[in-house]
Amino acid sequence: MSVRVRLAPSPTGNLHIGTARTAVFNWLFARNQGGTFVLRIEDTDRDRSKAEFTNNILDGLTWLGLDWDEGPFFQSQRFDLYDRTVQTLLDKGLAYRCYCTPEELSALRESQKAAKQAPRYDNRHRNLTPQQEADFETEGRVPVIRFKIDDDREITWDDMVRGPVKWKGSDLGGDMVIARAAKRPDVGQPLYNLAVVADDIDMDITHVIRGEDHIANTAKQILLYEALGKTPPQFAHAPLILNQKGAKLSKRDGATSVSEFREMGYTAAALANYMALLGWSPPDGEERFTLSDATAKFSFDRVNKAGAKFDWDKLNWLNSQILHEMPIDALLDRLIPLWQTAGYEFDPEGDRPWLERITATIAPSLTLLPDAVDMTRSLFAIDVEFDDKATKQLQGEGVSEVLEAVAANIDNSLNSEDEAQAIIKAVMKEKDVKKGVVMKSLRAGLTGSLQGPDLVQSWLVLHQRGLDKKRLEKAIAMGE
RNA sequence: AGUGCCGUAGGCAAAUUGGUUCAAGCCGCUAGACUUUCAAUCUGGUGAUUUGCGGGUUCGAGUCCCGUCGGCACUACCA
Repeated sequence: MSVRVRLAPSPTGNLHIGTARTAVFNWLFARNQGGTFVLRIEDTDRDRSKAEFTNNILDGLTWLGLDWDEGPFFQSQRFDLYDRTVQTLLDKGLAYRCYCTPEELSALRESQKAAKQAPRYDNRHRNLTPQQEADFETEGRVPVIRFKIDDDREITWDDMVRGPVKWKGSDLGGDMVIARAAKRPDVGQPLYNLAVVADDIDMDITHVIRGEDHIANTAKQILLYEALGKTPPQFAHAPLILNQKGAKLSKRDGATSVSEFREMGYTAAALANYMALLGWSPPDGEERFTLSDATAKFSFDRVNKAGAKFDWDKLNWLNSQILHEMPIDALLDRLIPLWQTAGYEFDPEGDRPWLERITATIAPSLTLLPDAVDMTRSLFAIDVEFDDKATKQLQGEGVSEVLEAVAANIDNSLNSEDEAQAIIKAVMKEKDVKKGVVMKSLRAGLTGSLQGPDLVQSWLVLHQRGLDKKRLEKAIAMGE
């Protein structure tokens, strides 16, 4: 049977980094096995599910290059299946109606907590007589449906990441609710564990790959498979993503959703690469790769059991590497919208060659895409502002003369690095000054700052817009 | 409270899956080179007194067992 995996996010928030990492593992495994990757949106909780989140999830996956083969399917459109499944369980006597009120249940939990016991349902309504049920109903109580979980059951499976896993029925918290309250004969809205199993069976899922936080659910779900007479799929539980302190990653840790990373200026390639590294290591030790490169090397043998701490430094490094190696053309396409947002004036079409020159100049210095905004500010500006250090430099002795000499040498043919260097050399000779003096003064006069991207390139960029002479004139005035 | 998992340098993490006295590599940090500067890049350095701690099994343990401490996760009419 061919491999079929699924990603089953619930649209109660933006695409979470943890979900995205799960998606990466599912995708890698599916592609490695020549299998099918199914996308299923788990929106059975109608109050919390929102269309905007679904869109965010779909966009995020697409952006990361995690294409799915089937779906997206929506659980909210599949209630018939779940109803039938619940009814089957009821008919088989493996599930029953429980009339406990929420108050009763929370009181039970409170008392257990007070007695320092693990919270669990005590199965008190498992064997109600028809008369008792009728009495509850006349009382106005509306029942949920619970699936029986025997305390002495032992559940085992061979996890692709953790090896053999054993679980006791008694540690599953008692009979579990599989459908929300509803008046009989209705069965109510299905709950997570039931819907998952019904769908995974219906969609012929062969491998369930998800986060470690689902491990207890797996035990429950295996019981459901059994009750429905089906063979459970293979399971793989990936380690959680932790923050620097070792706790589950949360909003306080900077960013938790893929869209936030995207807005911060990370590339999809870097984020995808980094997520694959969170809990998995390639056999050849090569840490930089594209997702498609990794498909051939991926296996759950090399997925770690320990949680993976999120390392911003490494993500940043990965992002800078990808930006440095990106073709100028492609990089420029990403920079244009950022520059436009910043209010820089240029013609994206007509100024293309000029923009490419700017891009090439700053490319080696980028870590995040938006870094390009600050770095190019003085290149786009019509006027130049001199900061304190630049001002001081310009007021230094002989600086004005040097700049005047440079300005005098600038002609319209200045178009290459060699020509610019030639001018610099000529001025050095003419004024008998060191190269450093010329360069430093030129930098101050041209860009208004003492540091920034390559000066000669910057100069050429400014020259193409006819800005160099004007700026030098202003700089010379500063020194007088 | 119970159950489960994890614990290798500041971070990620490798170790033919018990086998030799080098416990990889990457990030970070750091020095130098290059450069007008910052960054990038290149070269070198820094890192575990040894694998949380204490026992045990074994000819031999980071790798197995027991205990202990610590961290995390899960125990919803959320997913």
